[in-house]
Amino acid sequence: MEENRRMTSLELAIVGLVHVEPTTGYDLCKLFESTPMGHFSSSPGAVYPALRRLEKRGVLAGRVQHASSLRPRKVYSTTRDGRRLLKERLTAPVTDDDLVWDKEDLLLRFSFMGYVVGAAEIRRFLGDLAARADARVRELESHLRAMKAAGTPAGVLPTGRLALAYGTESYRALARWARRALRELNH
Amino acid sequence: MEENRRMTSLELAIVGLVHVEPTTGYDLCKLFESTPMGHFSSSPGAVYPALRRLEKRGVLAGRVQHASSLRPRKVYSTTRDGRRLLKERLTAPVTDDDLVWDKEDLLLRFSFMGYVVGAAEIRRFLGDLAARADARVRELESHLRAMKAAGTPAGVLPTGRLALAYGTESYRALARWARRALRELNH
DNA sequence: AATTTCATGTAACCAGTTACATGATTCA
DNA sequence: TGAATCATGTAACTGGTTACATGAAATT
Repeated sequence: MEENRRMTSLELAIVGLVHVEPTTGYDLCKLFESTPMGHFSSSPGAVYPALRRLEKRGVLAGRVQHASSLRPRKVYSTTRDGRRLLKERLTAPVTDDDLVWDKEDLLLRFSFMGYVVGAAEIRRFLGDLAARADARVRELESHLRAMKAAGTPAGVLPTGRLALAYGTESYRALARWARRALRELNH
Repeated sequence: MEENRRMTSLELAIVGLVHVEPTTGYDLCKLFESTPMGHFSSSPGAVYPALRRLEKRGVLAGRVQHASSLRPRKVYSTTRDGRRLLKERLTAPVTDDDLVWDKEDLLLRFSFMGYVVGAAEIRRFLGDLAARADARVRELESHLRAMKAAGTPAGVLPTGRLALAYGTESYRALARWARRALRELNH
């Protein structure tokens, strides 16, 4: 009965944002629906329960402001454990599984790194990411070749192959971006 | 109490694959774990219940082969209703929401189009997609400008901004791919 | 006076994940 | 003979979605 469940993307987004600046559930919701960060979430129905979970696990601590007032706000901030957990999560190695199943999670991790880890760590992350993306491109290219060799039945347009070509392109774009980001961080 | 729940991505993937060629749950599972199509799914625990749902809704029909044998296979194929539903789903307009929240779903739809709809429909889809991707690029660029203007606190590396730049790039890549695919379909 | 915004939540539902169960058949 | 593969499933858990509830404060 270990309490080491991996944070969901939504939880990571929340912890990251709260770490950058202590916030309330309401403000998180607003932020999610008004910025591209909203990619990871939605609506009170997900955010408030997540905040509670994180508080219960000791990752966040909420303190009520204006308790006496009729409209109290609960401002969350990260605990020491929470900050440790966040750092751990951000510096976890880039795995192929992440790249294939959780690309967005990788980008989310990266987006918080500036506030949490040093430049060396960030460069390592980008380098790994680029290398793995290259490998993924090669993998998909071999699938593509197999598909081309197999051909499509007469009268069927090759949209399946083109969709796969998009996948390949998207990893190429990821690798390109990672290298450009590396250069930019090196000035 | 209408029975018009939108198919999930997994259900769409299954219906599409079964439409291309009648298949069993087991073969779908194998296919999902051995090809990039596996991006949409996983494991028996999701596939078999999905097959049952789709059969109950009249989208697929399963017939048992080797019923007398000790190892029967249940081969699913699409019903007429299923094929209509599939076509409807594939030709639904490309919305901004799809682009932002369900890019993979769009690509999945596209990948089956070759077997289901005509060239004109496919071209329209790609044209719409490219146009909307362009719009999304402009939108994210304006967020990027805002972020650059706001700047990052001293000592904080601009990973947030770089992550957003990746988002922008990925939509640019999508638009580029859509136009290239269009050209290719036009010979 | 009416509407919108602030602010926090709950409850039902639903689909995917993980892990397990079953047992025949083929292969080493 | 023992392991891997064929083939189909179930059950518990979990987290997100949708929709609703509440009510004060600010805006129009």
